Amino acid sequence: MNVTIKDVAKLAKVSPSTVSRVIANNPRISDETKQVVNDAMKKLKYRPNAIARSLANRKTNILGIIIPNSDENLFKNPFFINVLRGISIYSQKSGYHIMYTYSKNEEEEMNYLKEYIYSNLVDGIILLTAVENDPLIQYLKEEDFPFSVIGRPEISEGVLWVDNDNFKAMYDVVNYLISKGNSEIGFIGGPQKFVFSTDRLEGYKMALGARGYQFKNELIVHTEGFDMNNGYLACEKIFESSRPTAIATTDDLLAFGVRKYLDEKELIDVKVTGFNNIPVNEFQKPSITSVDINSECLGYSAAKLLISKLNDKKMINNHLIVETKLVERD
Amino acid sequence: MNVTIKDVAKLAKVSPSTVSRVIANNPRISDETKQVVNDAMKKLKYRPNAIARSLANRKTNILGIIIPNSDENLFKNPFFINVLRGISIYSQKSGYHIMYTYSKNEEEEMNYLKEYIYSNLVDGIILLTAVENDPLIQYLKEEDFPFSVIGRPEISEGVLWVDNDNFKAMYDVVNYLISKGNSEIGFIGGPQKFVFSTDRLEGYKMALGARGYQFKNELIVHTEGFDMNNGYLACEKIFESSRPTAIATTDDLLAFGVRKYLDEKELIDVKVTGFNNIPVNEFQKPSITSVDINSECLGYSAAKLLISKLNDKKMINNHLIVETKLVERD
DNA sequence: CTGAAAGCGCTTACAG
DNA sequence: CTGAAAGCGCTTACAG
Repeated sequence: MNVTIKDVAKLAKVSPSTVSRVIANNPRISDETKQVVNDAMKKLKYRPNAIARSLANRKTNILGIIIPNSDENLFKNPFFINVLRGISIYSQKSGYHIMYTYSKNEEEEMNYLKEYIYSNLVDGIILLTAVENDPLIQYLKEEDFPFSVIGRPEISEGVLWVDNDNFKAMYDVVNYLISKGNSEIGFIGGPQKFVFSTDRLEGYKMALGARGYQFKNELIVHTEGFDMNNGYLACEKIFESSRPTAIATTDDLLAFGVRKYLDEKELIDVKVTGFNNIPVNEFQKPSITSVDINSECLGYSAAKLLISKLNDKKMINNHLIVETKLVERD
Repeated sequence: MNVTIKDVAKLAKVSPSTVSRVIANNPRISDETKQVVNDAMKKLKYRPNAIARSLANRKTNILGIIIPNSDENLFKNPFFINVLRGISIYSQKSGYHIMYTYSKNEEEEMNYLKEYIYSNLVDGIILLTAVENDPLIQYLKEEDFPFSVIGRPEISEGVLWVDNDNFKAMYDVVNYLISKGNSEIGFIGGPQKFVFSTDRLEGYKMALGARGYQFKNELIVHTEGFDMNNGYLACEKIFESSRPTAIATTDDLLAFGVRKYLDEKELIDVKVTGFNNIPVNEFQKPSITSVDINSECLGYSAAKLLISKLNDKKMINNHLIVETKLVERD
């Protein structure tokens, strides 16, 4: 049997209520009794039962993470592990536990969301992506359940979100490529359902426009996913009709695929850029210029926003923008 | 207010006990009442409160994962995300939720372990690595708290564990390298505190021995971590004194570092092998031969063992061996 | 400053 | 086959 608050009360010769108040550090308890109770707790190695507390408090101090439905490949994208780490670091610091759920498809995703909400297991939910017309976001809003999102939602009113400035990040990339003498620049983006895909595409178009170049549809390809093969195929498609001197992609793994294509066809001079700045970029030949999106900070901030809300903290903004950094390489 | 079992009872005109029995699918309840109660639950959109159930049942159906203390780099190793996925898939299938905890150092790691145990939050714990003289394993054994480990523990008696046959896997790698005409083969392993590091080293030595070669200490280096830089430096060290024609590493990221060194020094003919078979291997030049350790299956199996135990299933073995596969490349 | 009592939302042994 | 009651281990409004 585990030791309970009653055992402590007995040993300390006080009531369970008093023990409870000592645990909660209630200021109305005298220092004396605090001492006695604390001693008793130590002696008995007492640890409060989290479940019982949760039931009485009607809050669990648990956050739920919905890992998006997707092919294996998305899940394997290093982005996620970094986000999970960031979430974990802030949450732990604030006394929250984290639960995650991996979904195979959108239906499962929604089911897990509902389970989280209605089982009273979690106090709040963090979504790891925002897609077009996101059904999860809609549902959470309707239910008025606390949540935050990584990725700017289409309709951001009343939702807590954190994101990079994806428009600006891609704008900078393209600007950089132009400054290196490229004007024919291909764009390979992930699935359009992700809001950031569109944002990055806009950045691409605007950067070209600002220098007086018109974007060309045949230089723009959206892939079905984020793995290397997608990048390879997209690149192939572009070169069927065009001869860009540089390709801007929205993901390092896409960039790897592009590189593979370029190497095979010996298109040595074509520059390629990625996004996320995963460590292996540095070890590629040539090494790959990429945008560091600081995924850990995205996770950290998403947890921060959500927990602030749960604790009724005043917030200036309903969102946080995480800085990106263009890491130039070969 | 959320709807509770009482609301359902009222609507169905039965007692809360009966509703509870319907939820638990107790066979003694008549089909009629089952019907009525189920209808009432649907009408009210009733969902049992997981916390209250946990308290009454004295089990939470939550598993806790301790992500090992380590530098960022270990955590970023794709191994972990795959393991997390495997754990998640089996657990969800079996009605378990998953909680994880990220620790910065061994002390924090132990604290989180204790918190998991004593807070009654989780029914069991999964450890993601086994190290020499593992304090977590010892503690869990002493407390007789249910757990499973990924990685064979030094003392495996009475502990549930799952692992690859690391000895055999490395044996096969070295054998393969020998068959390709190499006899001077370097070994770059991760930190020796990991049991698998030692196992793989043994496989290396035995494979050499079986072909009549004596291993040489100057060809063996253990790194401090698993990132590319560690691989680079280890390789440098080996080449200070020797001229191996192949290097067997215990991690793909180490292999990348080795490749970088070899490229810089234009040691073109030296073969390099890795472990884990992460997707980018295929896109390296030359592509990297690696051992697929099936990390997802490791996670899946660890969850399976633990959950079997929690459900008092009879088990034939206290461990599971997950097959590896040597993926030969350039 | 402290205690007795009720309550959080379930489960289950006991009785019928 | 079903219900009333006690219990899981906490918290907290109320009373003193």
